[in-house]
Amino acid sequence: MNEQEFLTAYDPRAYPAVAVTVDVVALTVRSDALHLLLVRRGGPPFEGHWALPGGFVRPEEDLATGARRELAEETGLGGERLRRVHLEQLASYGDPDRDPRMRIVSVAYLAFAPDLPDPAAGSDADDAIWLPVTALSSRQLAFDHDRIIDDGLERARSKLEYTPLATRFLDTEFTISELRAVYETVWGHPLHPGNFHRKVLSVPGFVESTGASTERGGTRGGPRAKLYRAGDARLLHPALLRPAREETVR
Amino acid sequence: MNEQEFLTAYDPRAYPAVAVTVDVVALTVRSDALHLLLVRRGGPPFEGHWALPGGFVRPEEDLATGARRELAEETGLGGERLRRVHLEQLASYGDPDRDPRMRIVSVAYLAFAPDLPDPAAGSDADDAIWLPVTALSSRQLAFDHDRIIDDGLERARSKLEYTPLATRFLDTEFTISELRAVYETVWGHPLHPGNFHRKVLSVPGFVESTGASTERGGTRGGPRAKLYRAGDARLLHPALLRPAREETVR
DNA sequence: AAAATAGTGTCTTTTAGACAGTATGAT
DNA sequence: ATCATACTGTCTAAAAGACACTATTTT
Repeated sequence: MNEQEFLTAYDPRAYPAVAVTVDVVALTVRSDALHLLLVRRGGPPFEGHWALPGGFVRPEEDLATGARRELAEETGLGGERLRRVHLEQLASYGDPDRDPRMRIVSVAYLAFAPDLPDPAAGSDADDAIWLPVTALSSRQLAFDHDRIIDDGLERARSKLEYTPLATRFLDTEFTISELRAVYETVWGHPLHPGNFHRKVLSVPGFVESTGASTERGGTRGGPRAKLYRAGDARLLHPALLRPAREETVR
Repeated sequence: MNEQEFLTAYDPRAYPAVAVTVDVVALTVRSDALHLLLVRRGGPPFEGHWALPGGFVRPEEDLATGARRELAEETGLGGERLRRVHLEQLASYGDPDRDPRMRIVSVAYLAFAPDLPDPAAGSDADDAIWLPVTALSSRQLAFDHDRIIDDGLERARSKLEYTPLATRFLDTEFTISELRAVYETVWGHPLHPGNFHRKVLSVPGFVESTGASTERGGTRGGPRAKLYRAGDARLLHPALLRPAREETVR
């Protein structure tokens, strides 16, 4: 039997079943720290461990719909609030032994959300939390979710460079300082306020003025800031690049 | 039954089976045109149509291994030649009706290969070809493969900007002109030879000199060119950016 | 000889980044 | 009054891009 005959004879139903799940790396910025949505597993395997929100894809829904549904279920979000969440496919994970029960291929999605109500405020308290990503290292996560999260965080950092998606972490109207806080939080280092300000305004379509200003200055003083909303650009030209760190290059 | 109970009760084996396949968008540059590997389908659905090489993931292999296996099967490649092919995950496609037979989620991979022998040179002639991507518009491809190819081409164009992967389209030793030809072919427009030359040499770790030169000048004259091999950089800093086209930005 | 190509020099424009400075408003 | 903040001005360095030019090799 050569390769060709093998392929022709290959019947997937003759093999042990494969299941497809979606998992969501949902990020938000609250009180100047990047937070990640995690749920506590209610049954084996990894019972009691924290895991990404996710679950089996239903027969009639496409992958992105499944991811948005899982996100809605765990956050209690719906309607316009849910629609404003940015959702993009991250990657798929399918190592044969990543789930001890059976072969499961997971399609991971990445979500950017403005600061949301605590999941605990909903019906089932304590089974879903927004955890600061700095607290992740001390947690034992289920499956290969630590790797998925790493990939998601790196994608998020990179997306802020060449897309205007940082605005998706904010309300529809925001100040340049709030936008800078998103960059500083996701990238994990401070930026020069003056240069950032000028740079954002100089990129065509990144933000547009609402004409309004904040009601009050900052909590520690300062003039009222002008308000902006997201512009119509889908890519930033020129991009806002992170300074190159030697380790990431080689 | 609330959402939580539904999830707990949800058993994937109670639903119609889902199958997982890998499909490969394999690109190569031959005679200054970007080519794509396609195979002719030998059975329904889409019998006789061209499609991406791919197939069901086997139980014991991970996704990347499956993709490399499919590539090897269709190109007849193996050993060192196969190992030099760059392979990365592209995206997954899982619309419920993308395959008329059953629910199939396909994990697509993107491959960059140096100019390879024609698949027809192998055992089964005429069932696999390298097709110039300019000829794609006139073909009716199977499934949603046209969309996968679009995504793959855009990913390839973008990868040349900030990674040194253009070298993967060439042999281990190459000239700056050959490297420029890869960029021009993938991006689809000419570059300034002098500026490109200086730019490539100025990016740390992009290429390193072999000390040698070509045996002869170009076919239409000119001095012998120095030979280079890929350097140790995994990212280009600063990047080689395509000029921003207004359409892609908004 | 003519033409094409490899590689370098130089100048201009754009962008990034450092730093200073002014005006505003909270405490 | 003090201090943090919102912005703007200015200068320097890095990078991108246009253009010119020399040397080398093929036909």
